[in-house]
Amino acid sequence: MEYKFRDIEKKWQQQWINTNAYKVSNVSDKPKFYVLDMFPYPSGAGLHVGHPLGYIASDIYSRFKRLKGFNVLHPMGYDAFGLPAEQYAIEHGVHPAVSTDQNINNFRRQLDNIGFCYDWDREVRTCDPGYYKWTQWIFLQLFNSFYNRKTNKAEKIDVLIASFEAEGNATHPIPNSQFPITAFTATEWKAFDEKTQQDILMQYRLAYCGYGEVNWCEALGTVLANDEVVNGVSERGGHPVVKKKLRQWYLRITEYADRLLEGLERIEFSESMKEMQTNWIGKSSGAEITFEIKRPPLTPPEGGDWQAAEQNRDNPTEEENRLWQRLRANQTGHHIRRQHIIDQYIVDFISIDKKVTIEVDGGYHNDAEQKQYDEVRTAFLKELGYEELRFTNEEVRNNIDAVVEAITQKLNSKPSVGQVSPSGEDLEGATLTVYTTRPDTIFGVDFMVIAPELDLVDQIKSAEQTTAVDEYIAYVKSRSERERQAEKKISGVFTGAYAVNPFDGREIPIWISEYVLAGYGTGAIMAVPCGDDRDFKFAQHFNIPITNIIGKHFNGEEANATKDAVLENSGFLNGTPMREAAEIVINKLEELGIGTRKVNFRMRDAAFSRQRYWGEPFPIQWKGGTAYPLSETELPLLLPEVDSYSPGPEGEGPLANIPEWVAKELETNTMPGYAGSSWYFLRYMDPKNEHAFCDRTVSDYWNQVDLYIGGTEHAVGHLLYSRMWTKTLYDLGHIGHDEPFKKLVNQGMIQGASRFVYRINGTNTFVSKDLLKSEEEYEGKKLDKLHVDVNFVDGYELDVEAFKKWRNNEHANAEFILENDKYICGSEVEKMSKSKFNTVNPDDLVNKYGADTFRMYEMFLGPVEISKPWDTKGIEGVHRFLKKLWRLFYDEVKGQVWNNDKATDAELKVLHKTIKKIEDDTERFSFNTGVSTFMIAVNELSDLKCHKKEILEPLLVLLAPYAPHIAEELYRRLQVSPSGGDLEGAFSILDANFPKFEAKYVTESTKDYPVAINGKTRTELTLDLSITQQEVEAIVLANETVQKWLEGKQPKKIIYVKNKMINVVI
RNA sequence: GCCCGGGUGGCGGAAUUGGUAGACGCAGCAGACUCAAAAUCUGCCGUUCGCAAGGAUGUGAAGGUUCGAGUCCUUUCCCGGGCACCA
Repeated sequence: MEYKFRDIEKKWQQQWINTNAYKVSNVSDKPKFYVLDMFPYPSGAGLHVGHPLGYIASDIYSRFKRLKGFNVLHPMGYDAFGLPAEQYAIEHGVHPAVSTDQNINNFRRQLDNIGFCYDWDREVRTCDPGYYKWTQWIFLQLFNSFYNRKTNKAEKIDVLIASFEAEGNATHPIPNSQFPITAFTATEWKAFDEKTQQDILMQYRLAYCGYGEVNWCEALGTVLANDEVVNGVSERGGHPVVKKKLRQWYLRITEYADRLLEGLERIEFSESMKEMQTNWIGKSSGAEITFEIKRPPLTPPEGGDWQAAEQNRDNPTEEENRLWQRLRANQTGHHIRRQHIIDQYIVDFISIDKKVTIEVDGGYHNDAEQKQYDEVRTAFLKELGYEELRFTNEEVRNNIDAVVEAITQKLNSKPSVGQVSPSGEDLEGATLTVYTTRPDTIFGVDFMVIAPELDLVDQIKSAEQTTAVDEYIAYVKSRSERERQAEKKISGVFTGAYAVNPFDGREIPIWISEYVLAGYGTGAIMAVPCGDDRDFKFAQHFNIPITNIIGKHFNGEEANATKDAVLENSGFLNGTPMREAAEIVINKLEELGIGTRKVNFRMRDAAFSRQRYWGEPFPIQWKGGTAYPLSETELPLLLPEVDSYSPGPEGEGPLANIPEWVAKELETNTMPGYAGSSWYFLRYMDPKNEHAFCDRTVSDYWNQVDLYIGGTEHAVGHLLYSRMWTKTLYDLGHIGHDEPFKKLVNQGMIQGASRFVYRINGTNTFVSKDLLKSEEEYEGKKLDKLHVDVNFVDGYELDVEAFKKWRNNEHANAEFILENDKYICGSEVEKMSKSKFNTVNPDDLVNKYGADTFRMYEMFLGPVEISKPWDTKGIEGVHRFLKKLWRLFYDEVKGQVWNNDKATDAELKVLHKTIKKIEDDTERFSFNTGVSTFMIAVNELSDLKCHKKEILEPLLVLLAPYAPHIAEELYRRLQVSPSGGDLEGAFSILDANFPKFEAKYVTESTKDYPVAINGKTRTELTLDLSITQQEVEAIVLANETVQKWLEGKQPKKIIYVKNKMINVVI
């Protein structure tokens, strides 16, 4: 009777469905255990052998816990919204819902092959309205909440409004210090119009709207991710990419920064994972310091009475003021500032982002001299790319609405040219604010570096440096943030302006360089070259003199970031240890009102919208530029059908092309991929609930995910967002725990083992690998190295006939130069991907060897958390093991060989050794050594010719989590045979009890000790475990081998470590 | 560039707490069974010197700590993941 895995696996999979074997109840006396796999995106390429790695690990663990008496929740579902489906729709015209559905079906079919114990009644799909209704609902919770810094948790926005009505915002200052309105009283709050009130509330909401830059590719008509932009052009097609500012939703995750850090102490993530999250959050403390800027002198234009013109402009008119009140604070949806210097001119108003200037002409513009001046000026500005709008005082006085409307329309119609930092009104008497973690080094500041995209640059650049600065900015605009950070080449330009050190009045040159990013801190740093490596290299490169404030700690060769120095060249700080100086400086700064103590986070608020179709619509309606939430009863807001997946007229999402949608003033952005995946683990608990995202009693029962398995690629994305959502839901009282995942196990990637063939360039002749001296040429002729499908390479040997037929007989006429009648391929380890022809489909392997073999082999490959290349060859060994196991029960010739004989001590020792090791290994996720242990056990039992039920039955229970089908078959056979009976009626192994380890069967009284001389093992001695040091010494010294090495000398020392080893030191 | 991993035979890996490096499996070699093949079974299998006994050497590289280092420390090289619109 042979091992017919196909029949066995099919039979039990069906039987398990029939008996609802994997159904999980929310009510149980057993302790609960929640095992979760990271939410898969159902890609069109289907599963390759890398995908199920984590699923098999979690499946084994779930089954193990069930055997241990737990009520185990182990669900699966699909993160079904996402870009690939939309991209596929654009390319093939198939609706994303349709292709996603197909992909899911295929995904499911492939998963079912492998025999997982998922409770499929709990499946969820993020694109299902029954699911995204609750994603929208949670979004509304975020929108209708603010972070109360006093109670340190999220609270209803109503609480904030009540507080405003009672006492203004004294208790809850606006989080955004750049917002035009800073403080208001209760009376003022009540006097604000609705729009102003809503604008203010938006500054507090946990989900809020703002403006952010995106990579805009006009040719592709889409926004691109950073990694889709290479060298300033799109990866697909190489089209130019520009920065575009669009309205975006954000989540105020920064408010949770401290709690996200604190929570790490209460969860079992690997240290490296915690470190990554900690670094991402990037908490630092230091000071924000404001430096005055010494302005570059204005130089007069050619001809004209520029002085008079300047003077006129220095005193804003009544009309200018009135217009300003309508333009300030983004009321037009655009950031506008007034009295802005461009080169040697000052314009009344400007949108730097759109390169539009606005002039309000008073009477004095009628005199001839002024006219000439204006013409020169207009021409000059035009040259720089500015478009000028002019209005008369009368227009502003009599019909200001029309003026504002005209300005808004003009601004809407123009493309965005770059980032504008929302840095308040105008910057007259300009200052530069930097954030530093080392205020103690204030006297060592030799230059400043500011992000090139800051508006301030335009304002402070000198006439001489204008060209260089503008050229550099143009260069930086073409660079992605990633490229800027990764650039090794030092680059930058002096702005021509100087900041003034407040303590010694030293003038510090201000530079711009791409390595400073606008989004981090204030977008400006004070550079201390003697103490910071990058600053040092920058100073060296541009020959900026370096001030040494740390004496002998700085050798002039490289920077030294020490905090142990005593300060020199540091004015009033001379002689002060650095560690004390920071405090002194901060106090002094605060005293002078030019700086504040500041805790800074590297983490930014999370961008929460996409200009895409295939995502959750926001339950938001815009009325007169103000966002209003839909009511809960209007959920779900269904994703409508669209004719085209191209973006809206201003780069908005495709929803902007639907007239009815736009007419209802509904939000045209959709939510990003991580919306649905930030809370799915809660929905699995109560997947069909129509009245709540998850019933509170149910979430209280299942509580945290006890074990979460997934890749490190989610370290700082999904794993932070879902932690934040959980905390918000907890704060608002919807769930009872504030950390979603108790324990995280990371799974490594399975890489592809690519195979290559070598074709002589320009011919159809392929040369076998080992005949080549190099991969580039063969007998003086150049070679083409081509990927070949690994599925027709056996190890390294190419199946030549299969290769000829590959891809429609593409190589039908190929000729081969063979070695020993074989074609040997080259190899490389690469990412597993269709384009590299190195994917291996689990379906094929399951078909050939069975699910149990496949499961065990995936585990056998190596530790689950380590990346390793796939090698199909090795699967044979695992398959042989299962066949060998089968032969302990049934023989091909003799039939049943298992019996009810009493087990011997040796057999019991094998069993209990195995129980202990499997229990330990499974518990610590060392599944590869677990598989080895089974192999050793079966080898040993085969050697002992042990066919005893007493030994084999518990062994099957141990094996059941790893190879459930064969274990179930044999386990039930042990129950009904030899008397015969109904296998299906027998008791299932799924609910067996995990065998109990008993130490008495494995205790040893002796140990084979390695005996080392000076640390090198020379011989072995079998000694009683109870032996003493003295006895050991006597026996060791009497040993022949030891005596030989001693050469008559006395040993200095004999080290004896019980149960470990003996070392004789000579 | 920054942050986090990883590097052990021909290959995947083992060595759980600083204590016999290479368990288990693949590939390879030799043999048994067989008309033959498959399947199965037995033996060998890091490198090197040696007939052997036995020795030397060996965990990416270079140093160090220790009676003893794959494991701890310092420096360094290579590979993989992440860096905020892939999921």
